[in-house]
Amino acid sequence: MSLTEAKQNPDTRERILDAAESLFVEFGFEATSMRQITGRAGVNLASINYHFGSKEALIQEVFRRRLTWLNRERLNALERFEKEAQGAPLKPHQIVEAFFGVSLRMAADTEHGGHTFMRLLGRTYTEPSAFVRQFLADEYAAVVPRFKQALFRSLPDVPPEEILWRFHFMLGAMSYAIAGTDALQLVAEHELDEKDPGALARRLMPFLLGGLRAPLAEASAKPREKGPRRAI
Amino acid sequence: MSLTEAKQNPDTRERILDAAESLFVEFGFEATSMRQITGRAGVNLASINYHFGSKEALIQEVFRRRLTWLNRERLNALERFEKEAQGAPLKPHQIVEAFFGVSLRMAADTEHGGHTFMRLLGRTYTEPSAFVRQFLADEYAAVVPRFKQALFRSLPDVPPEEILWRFHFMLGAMSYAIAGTDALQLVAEHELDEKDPGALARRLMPFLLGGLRAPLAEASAKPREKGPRRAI
DNA sequence: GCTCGTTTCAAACGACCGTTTGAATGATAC
DNA sequence: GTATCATTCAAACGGTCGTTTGAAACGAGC
Repeated sequence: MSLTEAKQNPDTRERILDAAESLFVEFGFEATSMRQITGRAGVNLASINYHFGSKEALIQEVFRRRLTWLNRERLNALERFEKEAQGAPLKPHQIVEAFFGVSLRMAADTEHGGHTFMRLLGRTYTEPSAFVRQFLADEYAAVVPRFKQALFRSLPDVPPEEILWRFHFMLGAMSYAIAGTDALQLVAEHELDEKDPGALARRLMPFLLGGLRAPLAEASAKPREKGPRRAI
Repeated sequence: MSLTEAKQNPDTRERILDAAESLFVEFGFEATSMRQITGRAGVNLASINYHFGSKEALIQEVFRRRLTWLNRERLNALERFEKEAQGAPLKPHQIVEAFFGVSLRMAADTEHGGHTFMRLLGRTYTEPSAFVRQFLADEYAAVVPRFKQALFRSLPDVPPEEILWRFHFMLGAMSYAIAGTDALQLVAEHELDEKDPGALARRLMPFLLGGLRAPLAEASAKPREKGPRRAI
């Protein structure tokens, strides 16, 4: 030991996961090599395969370690509202708050990597890789049906199919809002207040609710001019 | 020649572009190898470097060939509305129609690869790779300011900053709606009408407009219960 | 001290990557 | 025919990938 005092190991696993998470956001799964990860983590190349088994397993663990908590938190929030409502249908804004509010609060946490992870998660919804998609589907299996049911009860006059589409649209808007800071630069050169982490939530939630509760399109052709009146 | 009658070459370049486009959607840029591309295109491995120079240049050409047309079409639609309005501010739904309607019509075209391309484009907004992002920024440089100005004029009571955010949200919702058929399966097991290519536009446009024209959040904390009333 | 199970290490493995090369092929003009 | 040009081809290039290996270093129990 003598000279190298840095050799005590806080937790190799955690350091690998943190390094991988940030590199995946930066370069994507495929473009990030195991040598980059171990390099940033300051550990030996072989330790990834030793601790996780393979790169693929590492990717899954990067997600699992945060996603399990995130989804439980979402369910907790929903159940809290449901207990409050005593059997009555929830308000749409409560359901949106339970699902997206939790995500946005995690995305606002820049201290413990929550922001990094949410960027990664948002990008991953469109990830081509089959095993990542399968993994996400499994992780969401317990959450999505609960929120679907809550939305169906909350909006009894909207066809369930329409609700699913709009849930999908909301997911997209949020994912991009978090993941696509790069795409945002495309729209606004430099004028936005990205500093405040809570700003995103304050801006996104009204948008999501406005979209979710928008009037339905006529069944026939595309809506002609003189659409339904709206404030603002 | 004799036996191999298939050797006549319609257009090697186009076949490479088509093969690359579909493979990029399927596996992503990094995970798609040049051997896969030339294999699907039925051409020699070296022909990519011969015709395009490099893999990177091929990726850019895949985008340029469709994106240039798409953005010109968006501008044309906007200018058509502006001519109609004779100097008056456009209606929000006209601006949304000009920008997103064109995209959605392209996405509805499954015959000539428009659908494939729009899936690819949507995914690429969150693409980490630096050169792809730079390329997109250049391609959109002529379009985005025009639509920003139109929106500012159309919604004079909404702070410009807020409009930019909502434009970004709309972009996200559309991109996911097109790119993330996979993510949609996550929400709806099998119940959606994915067959009809026009269905997406009919469902998405009201959502976008609802979000764009949603009431602003209070300036202070997060909106408390009893949010602004809304139909449906 | 020694032993045993866990973790780290440097080095190498075969496979695949994007790219380059130089010869073969095709079409066109003379 | 020959010469000229663009295109295609099979083969190879150096480099990087994820993974494996076997030895070294470590810590805990005795």
